[in-house]
Amino acid sequence: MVQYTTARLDASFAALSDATRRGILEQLGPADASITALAERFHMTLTGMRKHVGVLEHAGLVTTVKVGRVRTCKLGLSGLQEEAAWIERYRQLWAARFDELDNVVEEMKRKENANGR
Amino acid sequence: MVQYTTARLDASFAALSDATRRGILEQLGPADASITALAERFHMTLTGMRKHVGVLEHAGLVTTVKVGRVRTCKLGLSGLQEEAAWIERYRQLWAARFDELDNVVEEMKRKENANGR
DNA sequence: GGTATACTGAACCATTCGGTTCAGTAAATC
DNA sequence: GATTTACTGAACCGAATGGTTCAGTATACC
Repeated sequence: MVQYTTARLDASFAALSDATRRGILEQLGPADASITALAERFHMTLTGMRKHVGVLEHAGLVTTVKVGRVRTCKLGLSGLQEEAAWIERYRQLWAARFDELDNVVEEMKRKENANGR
Repeated sequence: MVQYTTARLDASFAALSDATRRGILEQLGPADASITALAERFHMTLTGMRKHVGVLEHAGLVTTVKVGRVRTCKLGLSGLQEEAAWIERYRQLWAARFDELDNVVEEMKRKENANGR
């Protein structure tokens, strides 16, 4: 049972509204990374990158651990469940208003199956 | 074939990051509404509400028509397809990293079926 | 012990955001 | 034609954003 908390949705949608931060999430998909590595990858100062990571952390999308002098960033445990659920609910409202667009829902189902798991 | 445009995702995630705007979308699900009606519902000036609606319009989530002196707002045609797709892709990255959490994906499928259409 | 590395915190800056007020304009009503 | 209604645009405001620099601190390495 997923329950929406306003603050949570605010924070995570805000976190996702920046292309750099979406890029960071994709980067952390295949492998963890340090602040330095991310800063280089996105051509930004350490301080700037630290702020982005902070925003993602605050939204629960990323977690970090500092070992020695290196802070390692990895995908957070939340996994965007609430956000996906919220969007899905909106899609239902929308579908109810535009019945002729059922094929969109159909395509979602098709994709869901294509994941094959 | 859904393709991501950075600007589009920026605009719509930013639009969704505000509780009032998410509320407006839910309000417009069951029925269209005027600026005045929405402003009253959310205890805000007309000008303030007009700005929120403008943000949602810019993100393609809402469309408006002005007939006489009344501007009517309704859900936009976009229906958050790209946003759902982006999140789903992220969820796949995430799932690949945390295989033990398959049950979350299972729950998504279950919900998808529960929609019954 | 000295130096390089990785990060942090404070301060600053320009821009955007969420909201307001106030002074219009245009349409509907009496 | 006068009044009310519905919205609009400009201007303003304080707070938050996305970035920087600069001066630390703490760890790793020679």
